[in-house]
Amino acid sequence: MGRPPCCDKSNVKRGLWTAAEDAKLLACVSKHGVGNWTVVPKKAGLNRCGKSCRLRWTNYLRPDLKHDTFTPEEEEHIINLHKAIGSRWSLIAKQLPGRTDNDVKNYWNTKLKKKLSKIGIDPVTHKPISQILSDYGNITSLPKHIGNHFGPSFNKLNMSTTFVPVSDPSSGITGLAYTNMMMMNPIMESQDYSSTSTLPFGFLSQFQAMNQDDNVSLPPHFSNEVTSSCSSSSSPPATDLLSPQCHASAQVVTPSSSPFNWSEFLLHDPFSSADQPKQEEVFQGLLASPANPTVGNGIQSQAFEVGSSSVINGGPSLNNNKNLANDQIASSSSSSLSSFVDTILGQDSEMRAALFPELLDGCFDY
DNA sequence: AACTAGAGCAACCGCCAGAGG
DNA sequence: ACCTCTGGCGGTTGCTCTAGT
Repeated sequence: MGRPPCCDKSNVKRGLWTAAEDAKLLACVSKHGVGNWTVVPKKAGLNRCGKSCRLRWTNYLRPDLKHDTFTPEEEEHIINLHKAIGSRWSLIAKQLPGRTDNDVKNYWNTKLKKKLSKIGIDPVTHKPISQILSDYGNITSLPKHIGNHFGPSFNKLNMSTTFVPVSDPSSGITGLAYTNMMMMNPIMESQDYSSTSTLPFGFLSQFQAMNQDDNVSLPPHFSNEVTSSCSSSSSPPATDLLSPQCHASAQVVTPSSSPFNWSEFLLHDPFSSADQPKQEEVFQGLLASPANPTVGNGIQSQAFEVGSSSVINGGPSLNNNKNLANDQIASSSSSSLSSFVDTILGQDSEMRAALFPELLDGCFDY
């Protein structure tokens, strides 16, 4: 049979750790090191599960941990990494010396998500909210039968309280703010970078090269899109992601001139399973890429330790890769911006009028 | 001063892949 | 070969603190 269980789970202490327990665990780890956590409680004289000891050590007692607040640089780095790889907290934390995945996760959930929401950026997709609504319109034949077509996930939203017009005095931006986008349809998890700017790891050039090599096809929706004016194939300065200029332009909705069918696009996935070795190759290349100007303060020198399977199989990475390519294409199509923007603004106004007529009196300055 | 709601955070839960017996 | 455990991870819960009324 298998190994014996590490502890009697019904008989171990749970809940907050006391200073005495911390001291015992510290003494034990400093004496024996971190190895087999199942024996740590016994050696330390703790009535705790080994798993609990490991967590306590990893998230709190480790001597290299920082316990102060996150710096603006760290904050920006988290946002960039989340945009690139999604909620892979352990990977993100590895790029932030002294921070744990739990720290980063908590900081994201309590601060950064709200911060992005407040300025009209969807913290899940990093897209402007208006663009998400536009995408929904394309999917669901909005605005004819809004309630019926959003599906069960979207219906969870309390639209009357979730979407509100806001005006951010610090940035001068107005638009729709919302909360709880996590509850929306999972399709939103397919991330789109076409309207935001800061991409770590030098993703863009590599994906551009890949797309040229493989003729990776993208839906016309994306090739028609115009990105924010602060987009760049090289990563902009740290503050750009949240800069007023970025937000103002990010508010520009970018629908295609012809209706785009998300269902068709999702079925036609250039990164289908057959391409997984390619994805792995590319992603590993990206992780090793020295061109990562957004990572400062010595962070970029750290190796990005990532198991290939965990990155490639499922999760947001597939969509990330795909949409990073979209970003590149979109970035290169910024000519005739003004007329396009006019068209966009017209369509966006129509959409809002249909969706939120009560908000028309609010200010929406683009 | 007492109560309430929300924010922040530590810890737990449950799942998964890999490894041990 | 099979079963079970470990270690790691992301998601969630619940406790504590604080600000507002």
